[in-house]
Formats: sequence, structure tokens, C-alpha cells
Amino acid sequence: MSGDSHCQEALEARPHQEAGQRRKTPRQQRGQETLDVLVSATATLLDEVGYEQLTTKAIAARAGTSIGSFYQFFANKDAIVNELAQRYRGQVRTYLAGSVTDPRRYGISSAWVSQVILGLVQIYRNMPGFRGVWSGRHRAGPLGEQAQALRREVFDALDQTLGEAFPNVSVEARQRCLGIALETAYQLLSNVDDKKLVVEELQRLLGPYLASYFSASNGGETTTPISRSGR
Amino acid sequence: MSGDSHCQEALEARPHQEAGQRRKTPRQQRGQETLDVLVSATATLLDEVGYEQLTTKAIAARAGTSIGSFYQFFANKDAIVNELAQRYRGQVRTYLAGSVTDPRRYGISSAWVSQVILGLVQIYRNMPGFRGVWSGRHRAGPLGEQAQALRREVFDALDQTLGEAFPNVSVEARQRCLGIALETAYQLLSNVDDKKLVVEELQRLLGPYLASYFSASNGGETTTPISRSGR
DNA sequence: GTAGAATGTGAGCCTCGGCTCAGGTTCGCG
DNA sequence: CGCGAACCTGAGCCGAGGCTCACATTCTAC
Repeated sequence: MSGDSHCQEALEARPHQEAGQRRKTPRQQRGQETLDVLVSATATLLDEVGYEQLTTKAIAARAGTSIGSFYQFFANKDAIVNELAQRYRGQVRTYLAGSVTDPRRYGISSAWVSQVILGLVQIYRNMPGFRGVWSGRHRAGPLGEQAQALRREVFDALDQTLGEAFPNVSVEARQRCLGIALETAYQLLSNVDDKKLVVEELQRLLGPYLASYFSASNGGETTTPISRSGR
Repeated sequence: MSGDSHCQEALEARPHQEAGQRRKTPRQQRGQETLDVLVSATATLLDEVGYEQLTTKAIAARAGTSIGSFYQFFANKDAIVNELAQRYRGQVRTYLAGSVTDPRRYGISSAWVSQVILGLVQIYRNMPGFRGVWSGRHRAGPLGEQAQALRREVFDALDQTLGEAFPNVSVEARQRCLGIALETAYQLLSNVDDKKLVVEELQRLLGPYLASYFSASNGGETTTPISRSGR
């Protein structure tokens, strides 16, 4: 706590550390390498033991370096988790920006569902540690915030896409439907191992559901209005 | 541990302690009362701070007693959590045995969905701490096991009910469908505050989905077979 | 009333995890 | 070469949480 003691000289940019911030930016290749290996170690450990069992000592050991080096680059444990999560968010953002296409191009909405889901499954599979953040099992702490930010981004992107495609569906209905659909997708992706099964069942489950809100030809409200949303 | 030191005389039943077991059974009313208040305190604290932040000291303090008393009745932290979870399981089991009715009585499956869900929402609302176990956010530790057991029980009960109502639907399809439906319901119940909304949207989402597996009149396989399930 | 069981209490032990620090090694560059 | 910056290291401080234990109090049964 408040122990900046000896490194008071201008770090370079950020003046005062907030929780979960980086500490130094590496200037040499050595530094960048240890930083990277630390982040990678964190990712694999996240998969192996989960966030609550994640310790800084274990990270350093797995990375083949020392705790001292860890704290050279990260102000605290949260910082490295944030760093990791940032990378995930970058991946997801890129994917969303590039690969989410107009749902009207697909005759049946279940095809659009699988198209969107499959991209996320890719990221899911290829990035160690991602499932830990993505699953949204953590509400508090850095993982909680990052997961929320991640979901917010996905939500906003899809919301916009749907809004453009179906301007006649009310914002309220659109977001309600999307929120429910995303929660469902998150849960199944996180908790069912067989991803092929998940994609197929998600189509069967969400296809008709989405279709009941967004009919292919137009965009009219389909059912009774409903009370407040808790999303 | 092996620290039974002074209470070697026959406790009464269980010979050697396993992890998460009770320690002594209270013989006087005093004892039973402090035990109960400890369990209640645990339940409310579970809601307030969650399992990871739950400490034995906090439990004792909230219960208005001392850590010493805590360890008089519970061998360790897990024991009291198990105790709590057992009570939840009892509630759920009672509900399942008494209130889950034949889906064929309902014309549209969405009505059956809401019927089943509403009962669970009741329990959800009336038992402090229940959401923590039910949410299934914990995979490891006592909560993880209890959550799994709880879900297993719900699954089995509904599986049997559906099996009796629709004998023509293959076991594989039935269980696949039920597994997906339950995961969906769990997620939405855990993560959306507005329970009324949840129930309505679950009807709209799961009604058609279940109907696609279990048609009201008969019970034939409806779609393509699918690979292995990860449920 | 009194023995002995049941129960209550909290200081404190022990372990473990986050994080520091003082001292070393390596690197970039004149 | 030499000097300062960047980087590395790990013993150890600190606080927190699980749990124990020796002793105090209350209850039950005779």
C-alpha cells in the first residue's frame, strides 16, 4: 500500500497507479519477452486452476522467472489479468468488426446464429484462459469487470447490426431478445464441452426465438410488451 | 490433522471425519440453536459476499458467537456449506416430488415450462444463499459438488417425467434437449434480476424448443441425430 | 448440591499469498 | 572500457484466514 518508495522518478506516462495498472513498460527485448511469457503463463494457469487459485508465485514459476520480475512489470495481480483480458477484448472486437454480417442475408435466422457463434467458438478454442473470462463466472474483481466489458461489446455490436437490419422492431424488444439470446449462448458455450452439439442446439433454440422477434421480411413488434428488463 | 486429542470417546455415529463433515451433534437445545444460527448466518453471508469471501470468523461474528463454537459443530468451513446445501437439496427434492406434473396436461409446452420454472423461482426467492449454490458458478470445492448434485436431481426428475409422458422420443434426444433447456434456465434465473421477464422469455424460448422434441400428440424423433453430448 | 457432560470463548498458532527491497547481472552506448 | 539504465532475483515482511486449545460457563441427572 502506498509503497512507491524508490521509483518516484517519472515512469514515462501514467502518473499515479490505479489498481490493476501496469508498472513499467519494457525498454529492451529481454523485458518484453519476460512480460509476454508472464502473460502466457497466466493464461494457461487460468485454464488449469482458475482465477481463485491463481497466485503470483505460481505465475512467476510457470513463466520460469521470479516474483521480482513479475512486479517489475505489473503493479499487482489484477494488472496482469487485466492485460490478458485486454488482449481477449481486442480479439473479439476485431472479430465483431469484420465478420458479423447482415442477418437479412440469411434466409432463416438459425443460419445467422450459427454464423455468429462459430466465430466466437474459434476464439474460445484458440485462446488459452479465455474461457475463464468469457464464462462470466466472476462478478466481482477484475475478471468480473472485464467479462462485463466484453459482453457489453458483443451486445452493442450485435445490437447495432440487428437495429440496422430490422429498424421496425422496437429498441426495447430488440435488446430484450438479444440479451436473453446472448445469456443463453454464453451459458451453453461455457458449460457444454461438445461445441458442435452446442452450435446445433443453439440454432434450434435461438433460431425460432430470434425469428419470433425479427421476421425475415419486415420488422414489427411481435408480442405483448413486457415489464422492465434486468439485463 | 488427526487432532481428535481429547474427544476420542464414541461420538455417537460417524467414526472418522472426512472432509466437510459435521463434528458433534448437539445434545442440548442451546447447541442446536447456535448450530442453526451459524447455518443461517452462513446463508445470508453467502448472498452478501459470496463463497470466496466467506470466512469462518465472519460467520461466527454474524451469528453472534465465537469461532470456538463454530468448530464445536463443524469440522471445517466446507462442513457448514455442505450442511446448507443439503437443506437446499431437500427443498428442491420435495418440490420436484410434489409439484412437477405431466407435461401432456398442458396443451402448449410453454405452459409446462412456466409451471416448472415458477416453482423453482419460489425456492430461489425464499432461501437466502440458495442462488450461490444454484448458480453453479463454482466448479470445484464443496459448492461445486453440491451444485452438481442439485442439478443432477432436477435433471433426473424431469427426465423421468418426460420419459413417461413421451415414451416414443429416444432417450438420447430427450436428455440432450432437457440438458440444454436446463442450462438455459439456470443461466437466465441466475443472471437476470427481473424474474417475471425471465419466466416469460423462457416460455417463448423453451416452449418451441421443447415442442420440437416433444410434440403434444405423440413422441417421435424430430431431427437429425447428433454426435456425443458433453452434458 | 455436585459431578461430569455439553457448550462457550478468544488468544494465538500456522500457513499461504501478495508484495517489497537490497543487492546483483546484463545491456546500450559513448 | 565504463557507466548508468534496464532488468533479474529471492529472502522475507505483512496481513488474513483456517483452525486449536486450555480454560470458563451452563446444563443435566442423580
